[in-house]
Amino acid sequence: MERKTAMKRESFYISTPIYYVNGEPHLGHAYTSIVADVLARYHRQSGIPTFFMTGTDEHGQKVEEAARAAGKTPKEFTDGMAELFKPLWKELNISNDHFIRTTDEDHEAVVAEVWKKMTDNGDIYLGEYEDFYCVHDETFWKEGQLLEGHLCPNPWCRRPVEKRKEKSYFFRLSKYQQPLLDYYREHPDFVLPEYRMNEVTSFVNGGLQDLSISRTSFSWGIPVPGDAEHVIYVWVDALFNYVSGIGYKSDRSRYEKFWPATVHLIGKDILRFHAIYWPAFLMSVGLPLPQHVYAHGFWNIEGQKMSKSLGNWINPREMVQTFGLDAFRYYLLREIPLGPDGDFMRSSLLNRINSDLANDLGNLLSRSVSMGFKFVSGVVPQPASEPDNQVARKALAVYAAYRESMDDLKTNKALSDIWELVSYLNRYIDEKAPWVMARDASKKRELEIVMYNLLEALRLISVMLKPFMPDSALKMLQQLGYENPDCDFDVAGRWGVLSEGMKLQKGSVLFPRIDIETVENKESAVTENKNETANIEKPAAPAPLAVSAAPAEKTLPEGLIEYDDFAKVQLKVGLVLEAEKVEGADKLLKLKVDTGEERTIVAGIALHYKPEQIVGKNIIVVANLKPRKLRGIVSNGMLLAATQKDGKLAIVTTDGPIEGGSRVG
RNA sequence: GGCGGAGUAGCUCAGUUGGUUAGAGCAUGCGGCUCAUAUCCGCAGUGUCGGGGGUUCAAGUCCCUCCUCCGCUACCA
Repeated sequence: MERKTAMKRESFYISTPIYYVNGEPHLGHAYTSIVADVLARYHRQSGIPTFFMTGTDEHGQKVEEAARAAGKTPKEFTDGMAELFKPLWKELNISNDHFIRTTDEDHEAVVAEVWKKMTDNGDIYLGEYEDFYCVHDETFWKEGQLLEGHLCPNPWCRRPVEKRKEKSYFFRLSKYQQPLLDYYREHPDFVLPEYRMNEVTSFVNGGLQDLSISRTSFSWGIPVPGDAEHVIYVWVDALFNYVSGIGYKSDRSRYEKFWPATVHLIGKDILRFHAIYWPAFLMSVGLPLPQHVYAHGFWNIEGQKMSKSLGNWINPREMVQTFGLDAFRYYLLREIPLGPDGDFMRSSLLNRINSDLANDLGNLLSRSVSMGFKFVSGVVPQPASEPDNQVARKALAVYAAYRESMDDLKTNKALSDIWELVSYLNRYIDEKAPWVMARDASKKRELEIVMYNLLEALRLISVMLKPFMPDSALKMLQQLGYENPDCDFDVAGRWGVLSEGMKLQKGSVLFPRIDIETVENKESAVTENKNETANIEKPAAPAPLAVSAAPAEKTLPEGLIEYDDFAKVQLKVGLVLEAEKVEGADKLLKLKVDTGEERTIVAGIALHYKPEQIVGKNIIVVANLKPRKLRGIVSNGMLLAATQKDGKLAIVTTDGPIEGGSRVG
């Protein structure tokens, strides 16, 4: 973000996405909320009116189904789920000013109202959405996806489907293609980081189609005004939380103060909704657009994607119990910049805690306070008469860098700025060797000044750390003798705030060093607790323990796979019965193939084979590949072909005739 | 296939508009201090800055090409 932008901020409104309540909160949710919290706390400390909102997204078919499965009404179900998120945010010290639920009455009223506005502006029209329903699979398919004879394209089903023409309301998204592109050009920092802006622009450049924004297949949602058959598409519903939640209808003065939002913090997976649909909706309703949409990355776990099936789920609550809240918050913000993906590694977490927090910062505080008691009677000594000294200059330079980093939302840079001062102070102590001065009465005054510099610099560090580690920062300030500290930057962002005579306090170790044994003991304690605390509400799969210390037992040389992996691929011989060019596509042939059963395959070989050249040939088909729609036609499998360096292509076939459907492998 | 990004010390990365012996943190080795959470400080390194070619007095930094990885996207499957 440009420095200029940052300087202009008169208010700061930051949002997280509202989290969909079909699952338990995990590391990803916690990360977004913690980042938003840090930024919100920072801006409050800067004296800027701040509003920080998070909440839950509670409508939609999945919730309706999950509720039914749990034997509850949707409302009962979502009430329970919302109560799962709120206490976690408390535990993580999330300082949101409001928690919105899309089932809130005034939210629903806002959505109905904006729907009407979009209708009045001619941006919503009733159209038809032709669907084919497979009763067995309970799935809707589009015409182009079906197999010949209107059969379900699921290879394990292939039953006849029913035609279901559904009426649906559409939003004229196509109309906003150019306005969006214009807006992006005028506001190149609308989407952050920059490379995400490029992605969005190129997507919109590729053309936008009108968006189906109502459903009749389920009822758990906000009804379309004037047409109770339909409920409003969840994303229309969900996105407007950002204005309803600050009082678009219920609290106009708050709304006026904070809208447009400063930044919507989101995960990269929902960028399209926030960077394309959302601004188009707002343009249609005639509301100003948010200043920034910031898409952050995902956390991998020990190099692998986080997934339930891998069992590497990270439960934030367990992290907090094992390592402490502030250490956890610190790690998430320090380890990676806000934007790219990160890797959550146990070893790097322990490393950060032991090196940065325990050895560098914790020990610095500890040795400083201890010297305070030994050498200057446990009170803040008199500062130097001339405040211009190297420590003050260094501290203020770091402070300035920190402010700039934070204003630019570079949280990890801000933390490394702070640590520059931390290690500077450790060096300062070594150079000055206060324990030597203490033996020499003539050095008394010099010793006092060194001690003052140390304590005051530590105070400034605490103030800078407060958005990241609110509890630890306060503990630090307490030990430094600063009772009832004022941390607002206009008061605290200066040199010389600690005053002579303030009484230091001995405190407990701020960040204990962690050794592996301790961690393992704690972890087993957490596991035992879990039986008591878990399953308050929902049928969640038992969450696996923290991060597994032991990676896979055996690792294969790079690039090799197990036989089992290969065996998943089902190869069959296919006899090509018919072939024709796909209309409107240069490279695609549509093949009808006998692989024991008849199936349609779309292959990108039209530049190399004419339809008649391939009919009657045996091909090798990957038979259990997930069906995929190409140019409106569902392809059930893929044929094998070899490509030469220069692009020449030849299909793989059998040596002599063999029955279609024969297994290959 | 198209567009974009990345490939720098064992690991994670920083390197602004091309300009002195290429940096930080962690890990490793040696030395020092004792106020401190066996913590801290100092020193030592190792790098053909992905490969090749080019522009320039001068390139990690610009241009071309190739390789590998990642993101988005598509008439890849």
